[in-house]
Amino acid sequence: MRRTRLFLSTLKETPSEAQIVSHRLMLRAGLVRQSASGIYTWLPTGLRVLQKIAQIVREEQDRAGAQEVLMPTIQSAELWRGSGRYDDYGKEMLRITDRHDRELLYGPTAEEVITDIVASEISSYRDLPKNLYNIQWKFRDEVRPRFGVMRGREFLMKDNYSFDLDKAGAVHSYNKMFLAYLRTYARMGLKAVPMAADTGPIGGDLSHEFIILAETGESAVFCDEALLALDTPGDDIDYESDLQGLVDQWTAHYAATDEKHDPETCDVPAERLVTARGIEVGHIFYFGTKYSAPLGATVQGADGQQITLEMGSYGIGVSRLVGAIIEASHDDNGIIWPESVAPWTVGVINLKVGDADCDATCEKIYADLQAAGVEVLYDDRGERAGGKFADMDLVGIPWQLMVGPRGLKDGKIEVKQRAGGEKSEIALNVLGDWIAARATS
RNA sequence: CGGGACGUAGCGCAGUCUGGUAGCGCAUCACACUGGGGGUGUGGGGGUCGCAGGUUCGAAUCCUGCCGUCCCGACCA
Repeated sequence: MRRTRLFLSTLKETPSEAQIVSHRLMLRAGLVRQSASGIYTWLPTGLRVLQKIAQIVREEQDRAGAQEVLMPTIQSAELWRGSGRYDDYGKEMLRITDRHDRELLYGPTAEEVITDIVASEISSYRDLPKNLYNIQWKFRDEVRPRFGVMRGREFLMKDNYSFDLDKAGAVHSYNKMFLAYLRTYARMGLKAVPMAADTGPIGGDLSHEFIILAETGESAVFCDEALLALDTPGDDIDYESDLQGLVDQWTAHYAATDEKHDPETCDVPAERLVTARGIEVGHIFYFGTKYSAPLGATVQGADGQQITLEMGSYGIGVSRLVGAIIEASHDDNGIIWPESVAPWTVGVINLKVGDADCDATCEKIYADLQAAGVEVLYDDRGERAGGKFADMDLVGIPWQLMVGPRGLKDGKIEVKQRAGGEKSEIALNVLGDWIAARATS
């Protein structure tokens, strides 16, 4: 993408409503603009990041055997009356009336919709298990939206739902998601801590929150340092094998948020107890027949009897992750994206627009990077001497190539890595290798 | 939902107390000079001062109501 064509406006000063660092940087780097309280427009750069995060989530869901669907944002009140939640959910649910006075709602979650679909479409035990997910906008009318996209009212969530014949099957489905979540966060450069959790209004008796560590996180987190040293499952993980041992490795260690942490009863030795701050970015539940029973989600078993399905649900706050990653990875100059979610991998900076050598070299590098499939932002604006560098840093481009007359005289350009800020020179005649390395990584 | 604050150009702010028809920095536009880390100079453009009433010869400024936004607490992907 050429900078001159990109819709991007960065801010030198911080809008006064933004209090936390991720919100400030998202506004300053031109990722989002607020439309109403807790509701945001995603601008091109921010949308690229959001979509990259969604894609990682999608790949790990698919790998773990879940299938993608897309459910509506607007749901019928009738469906929610069926589960008894229409009256229970409270003011967080945005209720809508259409022209025929039918009651609708903007979905805060989708247990009812998916259970209704499964109830009507699946009738044999032979069609189970199933795990369906979607990545869809949700709306929860929070009393007090804040922290930008970290606690918006409208947010993008990956939510999925597993359907099994019995509890053992449901726990296996739960374990798949548990491990898939660890992989998902790790791919975004995040350290995630799974933590036993209350099940809240969704109900059930097995639940974990996934908290990622960030200095500016909302809540304090206490855990055994052994937990942080565990290896994330590799991409060769066999999700059909017995996963319980693997999951137990993670759940065996102590982990608690400040509400639950009690120094009196915590049995972790002081020297191993890690105190950090964290942000909740995922939550998984096993809740049995809480929805399948009232909504009639049953199948016929081998013996001819009807079996009520055992269910679980699993959520990842996709839009929240954008803010969470920034909280976990930034410096005074701006965002430091992990390469896996960066809006562009490489930035090309033309230090002297109008200089024939600089222009031609930049155009060639830009074309070569594109041909190699490397996502590149080419700063071809040529305005102030400093502003363009600053934008690359603010927006968090992982690799920055600086092309100027001084270096070209010696056949060199400068390479800067955003994380750490190391600079080095690279000769033009070996730049092809450098590009090839970016293409394969 | 309880407590607090704010709303003046895209962003950050001054002006409000003490009423006289709007200003500063950044951004933006033009030109020139520049170019190796938030350029320099000169000259421009942009605001029914959140909205609606009221008081007054005159309201950004005083009064009333409404709307919006943020912060602290109780609640959450």
